[in-house]
Amino acid sequence: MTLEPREYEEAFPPRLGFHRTVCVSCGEAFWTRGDRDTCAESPCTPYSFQGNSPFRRTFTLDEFREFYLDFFEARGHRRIRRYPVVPRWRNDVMFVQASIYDFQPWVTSGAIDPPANPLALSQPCLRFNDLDNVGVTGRHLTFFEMLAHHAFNRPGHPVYFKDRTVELCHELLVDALGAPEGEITYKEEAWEGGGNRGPSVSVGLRGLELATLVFMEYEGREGAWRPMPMTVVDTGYGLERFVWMSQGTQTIYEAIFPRLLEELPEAFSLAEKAVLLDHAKNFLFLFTDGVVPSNVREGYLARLLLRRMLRVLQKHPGETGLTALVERVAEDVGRHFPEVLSDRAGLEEILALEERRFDEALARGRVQVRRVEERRRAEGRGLLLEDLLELYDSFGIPPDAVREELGTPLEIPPDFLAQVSRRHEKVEPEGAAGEASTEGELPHPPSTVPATEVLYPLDPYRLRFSARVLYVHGPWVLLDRTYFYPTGGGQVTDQGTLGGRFVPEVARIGAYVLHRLERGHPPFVPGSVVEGVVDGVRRRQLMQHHTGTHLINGALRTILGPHVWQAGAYKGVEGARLDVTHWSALAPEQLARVERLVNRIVAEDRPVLSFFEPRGRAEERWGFGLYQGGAVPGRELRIVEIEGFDVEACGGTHCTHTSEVGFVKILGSERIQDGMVRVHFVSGERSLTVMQEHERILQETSRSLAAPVEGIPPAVEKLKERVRVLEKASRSGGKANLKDTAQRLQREGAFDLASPGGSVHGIVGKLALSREEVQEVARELTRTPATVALLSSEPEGGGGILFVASSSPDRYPARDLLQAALPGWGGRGGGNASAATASGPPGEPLASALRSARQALEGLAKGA
RNA sequence: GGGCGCGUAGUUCAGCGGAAGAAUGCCUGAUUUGCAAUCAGGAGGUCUCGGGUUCAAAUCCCGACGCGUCCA
Repeated sequence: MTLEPREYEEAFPPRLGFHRTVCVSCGEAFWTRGDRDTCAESPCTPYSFQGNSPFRRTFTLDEFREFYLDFFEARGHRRIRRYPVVPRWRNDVMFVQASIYDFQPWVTSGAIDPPANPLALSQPCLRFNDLDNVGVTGRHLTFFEMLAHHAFNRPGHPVYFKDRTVELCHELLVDALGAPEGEITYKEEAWEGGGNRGPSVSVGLRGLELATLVFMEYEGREGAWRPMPMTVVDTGYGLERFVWMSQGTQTIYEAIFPRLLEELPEAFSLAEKAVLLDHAKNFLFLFTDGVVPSNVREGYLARLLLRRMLRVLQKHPGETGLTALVERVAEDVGRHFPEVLSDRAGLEEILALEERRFDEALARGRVQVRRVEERRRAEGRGLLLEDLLELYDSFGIPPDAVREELGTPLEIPPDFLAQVSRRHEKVEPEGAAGEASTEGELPHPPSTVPATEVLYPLDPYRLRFSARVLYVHGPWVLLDRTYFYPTGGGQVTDQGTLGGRFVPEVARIGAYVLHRLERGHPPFVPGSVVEGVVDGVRRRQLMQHHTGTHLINGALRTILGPHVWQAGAYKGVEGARLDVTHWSALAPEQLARVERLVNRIVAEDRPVLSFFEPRGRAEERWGFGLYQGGAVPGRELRIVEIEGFDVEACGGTHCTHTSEVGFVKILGSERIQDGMVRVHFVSGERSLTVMQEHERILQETSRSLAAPVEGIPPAVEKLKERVRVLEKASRSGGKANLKDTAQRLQREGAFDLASPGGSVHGIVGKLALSREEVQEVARELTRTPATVALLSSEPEGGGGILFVASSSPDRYPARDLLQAALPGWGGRGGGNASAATASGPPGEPLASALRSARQALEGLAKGA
C-alpha cells in the first residue's frame, strides 16, 4: 500500500528546505536538509551517538520530560495529565501502548472533544512483546514513556497538520537540543491501524529512531479509503531514547537508571539489573492502575513480571529482596508520579504473597521434575523435550530451572517458547454469540425509526407514562419514549404493563429500547398511544440492590485499598453480587467491617446524585475510577455519586438517598478466581425476607435438636460424633455377622473332592446378602488353603449374584469356574483367578448356575 | 476467555478397572537418650461432589466445584 507522493510533499513544503532521497541501503525514501545517501536509522546508519551525543546537554528522565513539555507549552500546547496504563475506557486492548490510545475511540471518532487542542503529555506505555529482549539488547524496555503532542483538526476548526508538525520536531531537535540538522532524516512509512491510515515519518539520528510523526487522514479499509472528517496529528517521542542519546551511554539502561544501577549489588550483571528495574517500574504502574497479579489477563502479565524478577534475585541469594527493590524504585518513580506511593501497605502485602506463591510453585515443581526424571531413567533415557514442555506448561517450571534442579546438562531448543505456544494452537476459539434475549434474537428496527427517548435516568420514581408505538416486530414493541429500564449494566429488566398487557422483559439494542409482550397478546398498531406502567415493587428492589452495589464497592475500596476494582456485577430481584479484584479470599472480619461501613453510610442518609457530565470534564474531575463497570459509550457520561463516598459512571436506576437502600446484609463471599473475589448481598425488603428465612431455619434446627439456638453448634458436633461411633460399631457388628455366616457355611455346605493333585475343599452356599457382603464371606472362607467357595446370593430387591473364590488359583481358577456357569444362566461377569463375580436373573436359573459351577469344579478335580 | 495438570489418612504423596496403601505426624507400651532417637502395637478415609459405562470404579467417560500452571 503506497501513498501518493503528495501525501509527504505536504509535510515538507519547499519553504522548510528539505529534499527527498532514497536510502541506498534499505531503499526507503527519506527527507533531509543534509547531504546523505542513507537514512539515519539502524542498520543503514550504525549507532554513532554512544560517547558522541549530538545534543548540547545531557538530561535525566525527569529533566527531559519537563524540557519537552515546556517546549510545546511555549508553542501553544496545553499540558495534560497521564492516562492509566490499563485503558478502562475501551475494551479492545489490555494496555496502553501509545499516547494515541488515550483518545481512541471517543476523540478520534469525533464523538467527544479532546481535553485540550493542541495538547502535549507524557504517557506511560507497556509493551510486553519485548519482554525477552530486556537487558539483552541494551535498548529494549517493557515500560517507557511516550512524549507526544497531538492536534485534532475538526472540519472548520483546523489546528495544524503535517508541515507544522515537522517544523516543531525539527525546531526541538536542532534549535532546542543542538542536533546537527544535516544528520537528521525523516523516513517515509505508511501507517495503518484501527481502521485508519495515513502517511507517517520516523525521525532518525545517528542510528537511533527517536520519534514517529503520524498523520491520521483516512478511514475505511483496503481499497475503500475515504478522507476522515477530522484529521489527527499523532506523534510519539521516546522519552527514554532522548535521554539515552543525550548521555551517549552504551546502553539505554545506564542513561535512564543511573543511580539505581549503581545502588544494586555488584553481583548482578547489567542485564540482570535492567530486568529488575524495568520490570519493577512496569509492575508499579500496573498495580497503581488497578491490576492485581493473577492467572488471567492483565493479572497474569503482572505475575509474569514479578516471577521474572524473582528468578533473577534467586540467582544471587542474599543480595536483595523483591520488596526492598520495588519500594526503592517506587521512591524514585514517585518523585514525578506520586500515585505509585499511595498504597504502600497493599504493595508490600501483594509482593510478599506473590513471592510465597512462587516459592511454593517452585517447590512443587522440583518434586515433579525429579519424579519425571526418575521415570525416564527407569526407561533408560533422559528427559525428553516433551517432558520439558509439559513441566513448563502445566507446572510453570522454566527449562533452566529444570536444568538447575537436576544439575545435568540439558539441551533446550532456542525456540522453546514458540513450541509452547504451538501446543496451544490446536484448539479453535469459538465465535461470539450475537445479541439475544431470553426469547432469541432481538429484531433490529430500520434506521428510519428514531432512537428511543430514555426517561428512567431522569426520574426513577415515575412509574406511569404514555407513549406512542413506533414499531412492532413479533412480540417486541418499540415506543418513542419509555420509563422501563432494559436489561443492562448487570441490572435485570424492569417488568410491568403496556396498555394493560404484561411486559415480562425489556431489552436494549443500539439506541432502541424494546418491550416484549407475552405470546398470544394482540399486537399494537404503530402510531397508537399506549399507557405504560412499571412494576414499582420490583423496580424499588432493583434500585436498592444497584445503589447497594455502589455502596459495597466503595466500602471494599475503603477497607481493602485502592487496588480494588469492580470486575463484574449482577443486580437481580432475589439478590445481588459484586466481583472485585483482590488477591486473597476475604476473612469474615473483613466482611463484617464492610457491612458495618455500608450500613453506616445508609444510616447517614447521604444524597445519591445522578446527573450527566461531558466525558472529558468527568474524567478530569473524578479520574478513571469512574469506569468501574467497564467501558461506557457516549459523549456525556451519566454519573452516579454517593456524596463523599463513591463516584461511578453508571446507567442504572438508583435511589436518591442512601437511607432508601435499607439494611444491607452481606450473605457471603467466595474467591471466584485468582485475584478476584465475589461478594453476595441483599438489601431493602429482601434483607428482611432473607434474615427471616435464616431465623426460621435456625428455630427449626433448634427445635429438631432440642437445643437452644446458641447450643446448635455443639449439639451438631455431638451428634456427628455419635453417628461416627455407631457406624463403626455397626460395621464391626456386620463383619462379625459375616464371619458367623462363613463358619455356618463351613459346617453345612462343605464337601471334599479327592483329586490326583491332592484333595480340594469345596463350599457351596446360598445367601441373601449384597455383593460386598458375599465378597467378605468368600474372603473369609478362602483363608483356608485349597478351598473353593461357590456362593449365590439374592439380596432384597435385587437380581442374582454368583461369586466364586479360590485359594488354589493355579489349579482351580475362580474365573474359569464362573465362566462355566454363565452360558445356561444368562449372567454376565468376570474376575481373576482368585475371585470372580457375576450377576444375572435370580431364582431357579441362579440355582442351576450354582449347580453348573459345582459340576465344573468336580470336573476340574477329576482332571487335576 | 481458552489449553494442560492435580483433588486419596492431620500432612506429603503412591496406587490408575478386580480386598484402601507408604512415609511422616498422632495415641499406647517397652527402651532410656548425642539431636529428625529406637522397637512393638494402635487409632485415623463419604479416595472433592454429582451423573454415566461395567458383573465390578479411588481407577474409565461426562459434568460441577476447588487448587495450580501456561497462553491470549
